[in-house]
Amino acid sequence: MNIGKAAKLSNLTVKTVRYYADIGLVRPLKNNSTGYRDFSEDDLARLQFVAKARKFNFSIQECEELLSLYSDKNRSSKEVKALTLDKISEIDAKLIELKDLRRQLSFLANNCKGNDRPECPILEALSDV
Amino acid sequence: MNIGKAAKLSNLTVKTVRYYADIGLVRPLKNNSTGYRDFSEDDLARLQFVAKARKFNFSIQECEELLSLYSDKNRSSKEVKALTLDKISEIDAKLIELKDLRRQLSFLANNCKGNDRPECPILEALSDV
DNA sequence: TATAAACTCTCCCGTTAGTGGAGTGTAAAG
DNA sequence: CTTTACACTCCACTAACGGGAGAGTTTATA
Repeated sequence: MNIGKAAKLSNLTVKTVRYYADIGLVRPLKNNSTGYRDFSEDDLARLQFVAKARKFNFSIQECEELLSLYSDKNRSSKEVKALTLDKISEIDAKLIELKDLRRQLSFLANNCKGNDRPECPILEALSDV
Repeated sequence: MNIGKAAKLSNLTVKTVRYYADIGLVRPLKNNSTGYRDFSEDDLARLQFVAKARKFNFSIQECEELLSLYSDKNRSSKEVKALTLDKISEIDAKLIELKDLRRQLSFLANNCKGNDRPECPILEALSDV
C-alpha cells in the first residue's frame, strides 16, 4: 500500500511514516519507476506497534528494542517486563520532579498578590541567589 | 568578569553562558583586542535569574518575558503571577498525562509474568490495534 | 482526452536548549 | 620561556518530527 494509506491505518502522519522509513524502523519496498514506497502488511503492523508504544512514552530506540523482542518468538517476557518497569521508574522520577516544581511554584504564586503593584515575591525568589 | 567566573557564579556551564550571550539573553561587552566577553554585575544577575527560572521549568522565551518584567520597575505583579499560574497549569496537564501513562504501564507489567516464556501481555497490548 | 486535484517524491530548514569537539589565540603561573 | 588554564569561533549533533519548495505520478472529472 502507499504511504498515505499506511499513515491513515496507523494513525501517524505521512511525514512521520516517511521518517520512520528513513531511519529504518520499517523497510517498505520501493517502486523503481515511481519511487513510491510500498508498505506490506508487516510494515503496517510495525507502524501500528510503534504508534502505540510512542504513546506509552517509549522512545524510538526503545520501540526498536520492543519490536525486535516482538518479532523474536523465543524472547522471554522477562525482557519486555524489564523495559516496561524501567519506563515506569522513569515516569516516577519525572512525577516527583514535577510535583516538587508545582509545590514551589504554588507557594510563590500564593504569596504574590497579583495586583497592579510592582512588588512580586515570584521575581524576588528568582533573583534571589 | 570573564566567562568562566560568570559561569561559576551562576551555576551554569561556560558553553551555556556563551549560548545565552549568542541568543542575546545577556549582552556582555567584548574586548576588541582579545575577543573575550566581559560580563557586568547586571549580566551576572540576569544569568543567575535565568539559571533559577530554568530550574522552575520556564522556557528560554518565558525567561525573557520574566526578565523584562523583572527590569521593568512599573510592572504589575499580576503579569508575573499569570505567567506562573500558566506554568502550573502546564505542569498539572503533564502530571495527569504521566499518571495515566503510569497506570496503564503498571497494569500491563502486573499482568506480565516476566519469566522465560514468550507469552507477554505487554507486547500483545502494543500489537493490538 | 485534457486537465485539475490529490498524492507522492526528495531536499533543506527550523524547532529546544544546549553539548561536544576541532583548531586557534590569550593569560597566568612556574 | 614554556606549560597550563582559559578563551574564542565554527561546525556538527541531539529527538522526533513539521513546514514548505519544486517536481513527478495517479486518479477523477469535464
